[in-house]
Amino acid sequence: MEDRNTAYGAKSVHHLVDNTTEDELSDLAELFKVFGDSTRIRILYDLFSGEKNVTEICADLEMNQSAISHQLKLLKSARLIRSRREGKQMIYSLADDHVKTIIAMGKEHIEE
Amino acid sequence: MEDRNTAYGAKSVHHLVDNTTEDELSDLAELFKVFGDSTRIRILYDLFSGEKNVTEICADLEMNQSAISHQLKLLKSARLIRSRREGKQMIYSLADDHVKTIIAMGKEHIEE
DNA sequence: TCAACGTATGATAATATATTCATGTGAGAA
DNA sequence: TTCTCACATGAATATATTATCATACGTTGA
Repeated sequence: MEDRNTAYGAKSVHHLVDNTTEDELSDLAELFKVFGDSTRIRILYDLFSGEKNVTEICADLEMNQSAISHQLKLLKSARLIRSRREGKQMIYSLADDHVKTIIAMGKEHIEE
Repeated sequence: MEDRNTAYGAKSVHHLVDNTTEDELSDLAELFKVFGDSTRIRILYDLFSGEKNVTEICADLEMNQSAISHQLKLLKSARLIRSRREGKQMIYSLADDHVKTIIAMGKEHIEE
């Protein structure tokens, strides 16, 4: 990729000024994509009430374990949840408060 | 749909307590899905600097008009943007501040 | 060591989504 | 009117995504 003094510099015809911003927007889309699925949102919401293992999440959402694990993996790679092993179980929890905040903002938009 | 004193009442085995919440989560997923696409995020961001017509947006994003129009339609049906006609042109703008807030929250998560 | 439990993962099939192409529609100018 | 510009839209194609199935992995207890 080219550096900041080339076609994508501050004087670019594009209003999306530089690569950094473009990349950020791309990352943002990736992030919101993770929130943009019912199963994943339900998992996140399920974890609002505290950490849970995979089996519990499956029970709460009434979905099979494989589907849940696949989605947990996605959520984790987006750093929205954390996990730790406890014996045979994996305990999942929300990574930070951003998750709650972002969901709250979304709710506000919907509820107006 | 059933009322709150049936299988989905407060004592449900589900932790996602009632239908209302399930529906809300579903709506939330729908909303975030709209943010979860590079083209749409770039359109929104493009409108941060003020209202624009379709041709301007196409130029800014370097994308063809049909693709942009299709995405504008989606953004509008999610009530994230508004439009008004001005002669031959359609002028698009952000619907409200939630858009900026939600994107700002997403940014915060990414930047930590 | 082996069996069983809890979880992860690869492959597949079904479905959803985005872009393009062709064309249609509304508004103003000639 | 008719032409042209700005935009919208339906259909088709390409690509991405999700759930399921089968199976593999890691841990504990027998």
